[in-house]
Amino acid sequence: MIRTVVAVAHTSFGALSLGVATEMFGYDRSHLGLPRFDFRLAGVRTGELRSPFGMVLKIEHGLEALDDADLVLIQPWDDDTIEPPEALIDAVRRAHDRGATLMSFCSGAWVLAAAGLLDGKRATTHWEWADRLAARFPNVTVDPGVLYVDEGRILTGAGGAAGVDLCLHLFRREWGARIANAVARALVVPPHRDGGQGQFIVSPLPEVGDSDRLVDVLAWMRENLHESATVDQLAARALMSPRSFARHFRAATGTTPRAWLLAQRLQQAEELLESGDLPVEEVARRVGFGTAAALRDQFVRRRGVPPRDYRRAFRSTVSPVVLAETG
DNA sequence: CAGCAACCCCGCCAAA
DNA sequence: GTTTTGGCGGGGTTGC
Repeated sequence: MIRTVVAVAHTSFGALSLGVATEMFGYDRSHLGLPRFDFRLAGVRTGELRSPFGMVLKIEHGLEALDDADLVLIQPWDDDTIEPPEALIDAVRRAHDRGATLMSFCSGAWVLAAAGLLDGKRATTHWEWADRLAARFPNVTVDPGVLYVDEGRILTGAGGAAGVDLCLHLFRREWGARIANAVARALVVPPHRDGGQGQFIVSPLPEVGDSDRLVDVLAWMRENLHESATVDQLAARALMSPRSFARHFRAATGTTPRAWLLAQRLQQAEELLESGDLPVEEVARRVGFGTAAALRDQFVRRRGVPPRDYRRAFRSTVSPVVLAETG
């Protein structure tokens, strides 16, 4: 149960990460089905923090605020030549021992690592920090090529806008795909970027011009998930050789045709499971799995639970308002 | 749940 | 010289 959320800023603050935190947990989005969070901003000490651009942040809560937090948002750490203060490390460890969930943005992973909470775990951080983090904390498996890593009660996000993806992932995990999608729609961002998607996406939106062919095929794929088109067929549809299609596809989406299709299928399956009473067999058929077993297999692998459990967990919590697709 | 056939994907390389 | 293309090999994954 996540109700009390505390963001921890350090010796400076980044407007983007802090903005993501306030946007996601500060505003009342109970009309979308989220709980109303008790959101607070804490610091190592109270008082003023300055960003490099003249913004001034007034910190009203000290680290004691972490002691009743269900979710702690670790803001980026500023300087890898400075060790996080003992008081901060203690507070973070206490929160973890108490059962709170900890989430780091960008270089905030440094604080979690310094507290020893990432030992033996996978984690990510901003790609510019990945080498330093891995060198300083050899017990941490640093993966700079993903948007976020979910280790249960500890989640680490990559840099910059990946904080958005991390939060949407948490919403999806805790409250289901429909609510996460509704929040994404409210923020006018794409509903779901898979955690494993690389940070180095050359061009998120394919450039116009000669890749129109690819754009058309992507649209077709999205609308025809139930068609089990092979890469060869898709390439033919795009008027390219399979090899070139694969390359253009990766440049445009950051992933491969099969992985992309699978992610889309699972996402759509989630929505059908949450919002309808269709038998799992029928859900599988509609989103392009030949058999329910195939859907179940992938569902367990990527989401950790079988479709039936997923449906049981999320269907009852959804408020039926809100989600008119015209939104 | 294992096994298998089909398919995918990426590095490599030569050609355009 | 640089960039793009497309065919190939074969290790990996998926579907049934």
